[in-house]
Amino acid sequence: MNKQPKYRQVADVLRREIDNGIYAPGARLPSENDLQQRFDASRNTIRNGLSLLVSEGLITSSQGLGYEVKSHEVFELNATRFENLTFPQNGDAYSTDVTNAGRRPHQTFRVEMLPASKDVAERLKVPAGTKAVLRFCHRYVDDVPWSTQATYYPSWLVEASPRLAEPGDIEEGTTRYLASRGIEQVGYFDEIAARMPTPEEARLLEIGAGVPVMLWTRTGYSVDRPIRCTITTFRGDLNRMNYEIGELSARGENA
Amino acid sequence: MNKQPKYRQVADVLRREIDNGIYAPGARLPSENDLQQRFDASRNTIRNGLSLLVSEGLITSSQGLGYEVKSHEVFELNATRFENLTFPQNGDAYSTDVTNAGRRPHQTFRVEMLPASKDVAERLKVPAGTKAVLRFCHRYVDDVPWSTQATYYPSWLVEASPRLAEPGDIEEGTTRYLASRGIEQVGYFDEIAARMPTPEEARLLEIGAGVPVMLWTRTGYSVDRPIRCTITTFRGDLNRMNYEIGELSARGENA
DNA sequence: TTGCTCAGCTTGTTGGTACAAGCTGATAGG
DNA sequence: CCTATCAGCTTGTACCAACAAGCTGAGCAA
Repeated sequence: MNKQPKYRQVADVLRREIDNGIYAPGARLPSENDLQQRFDASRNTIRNGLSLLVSEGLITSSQGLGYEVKSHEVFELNATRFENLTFPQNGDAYSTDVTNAGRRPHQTFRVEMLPASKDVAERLKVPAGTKAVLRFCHRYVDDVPWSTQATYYPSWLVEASPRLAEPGDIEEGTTRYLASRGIEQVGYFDEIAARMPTPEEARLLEIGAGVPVMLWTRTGYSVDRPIRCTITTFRGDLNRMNYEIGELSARGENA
Repeated sequence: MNKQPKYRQVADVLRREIDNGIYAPGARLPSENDLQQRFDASRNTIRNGLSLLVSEGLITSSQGLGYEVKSHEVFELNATRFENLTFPQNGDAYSTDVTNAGRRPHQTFRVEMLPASKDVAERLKVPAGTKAVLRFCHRYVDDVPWSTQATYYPSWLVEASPRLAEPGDIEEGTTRYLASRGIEQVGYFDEIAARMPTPEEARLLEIGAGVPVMLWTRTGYSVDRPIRCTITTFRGDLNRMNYEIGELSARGENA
């Protein structure tokens, strides 16, 4: 006898019905009250089952509205083209990609100087606590928060390239600006991790329960040392990262 | 007045105490009963707060034992070196990496033939439902489930390379075997996504609540068409993926 | 010493109640 | 006609109670 707790049975039944399309993406689930009668269970038990599905990222709940099946459209982000080594364009790639997808980009921007955290200092190969310039970007697509991007530059680099520390945008892109100052990025090292959002991240990206974030850390190198460290935080449900390696003429292009 | 619900206050206080090291990784939290008295709240309210932290991936709970602060050691997986185009080694890379990290690798393996799912068929550029060979690998590190890897080969390729469909291991590695049959992988396209595990994935990887999975889809290409599609599923809390792009002689190597 | 049982701790499950808070559509009032 | 209010739906928060199930160590028995 495979006796599962009642709240798990509730979750299993509803999950299967969602998978089978009985409740399509965007559709509303029956109310807790209805489900109580259907499954002959208390409201707490039903809520336990539903909260399981919420934490799986399958449904969302909103007070006064009910439970809704999530629909997932993902945004493809090309990490190798995002910042082409031969044609650096930096932040522009985001606006271009989003516009090409028929969506409306929007971003806020700020610059500050602060001591580098341990993680950042390690990657920039400077002592922990050393001052670094942070250029921070909060990005939206169609007014939905999409990602945050924090780029740190070591102080030795800022002395040689003062515009990095100025609050304004850098028209030609930072990578190109640095190249014009004789500092060329010749390679980068990417790290990708996934975890549940901190409350701070959940707030900035307006993430509900059951949605992980992806952390994309890119450390850029000149010929002799690291010159920047960019940490991008995405909503995991709305983004997918792509890398193109080697010869891919056989792939063609999607739409 | 910033009035937060009591269960959130509980979670916030405990989260801060965990961040500050008052409860170190691996340490046990006070019991629900103790916390009831400390916060003057009912057991359900305490449980709500704790379950928030569980779904954030900060702590785990086990019946009879209590709540424990999670410790996170991550395993670095080098995606560019994992399968070097010039020195293909395929599955061996995993065993080598794990052994080098001083851990003990272990894997189970199976081969089957089945109709390709829509996602796989799209990537292999064959009609959906076409037969494909699946080589499936379930990997452990120190007897802890670590990842599952499913590689699909299109049937036209299997006809030219029959050993792909045989259940046994391919000693020299599949990429090298294919090269010996005149089919060379000259490039690949990687897609990385993160989401909460399905119950099936949670079972295979023994994932508790609050831990996302990373999905790594690698499509390999010969000069004129896709030759394979590998879908790897990781525990998000134990793995980090790395890409090395361009010239990185300045990076050196960690330890 | 060794091995077993069990009391007493822990969290897990399920039931109940009550009120707060958010949303929507009907309806009364201008 | 337009607008404001409110009844009646939804989920959110908070409490209580009881028993099930898993783990550990004390202490008894061989």
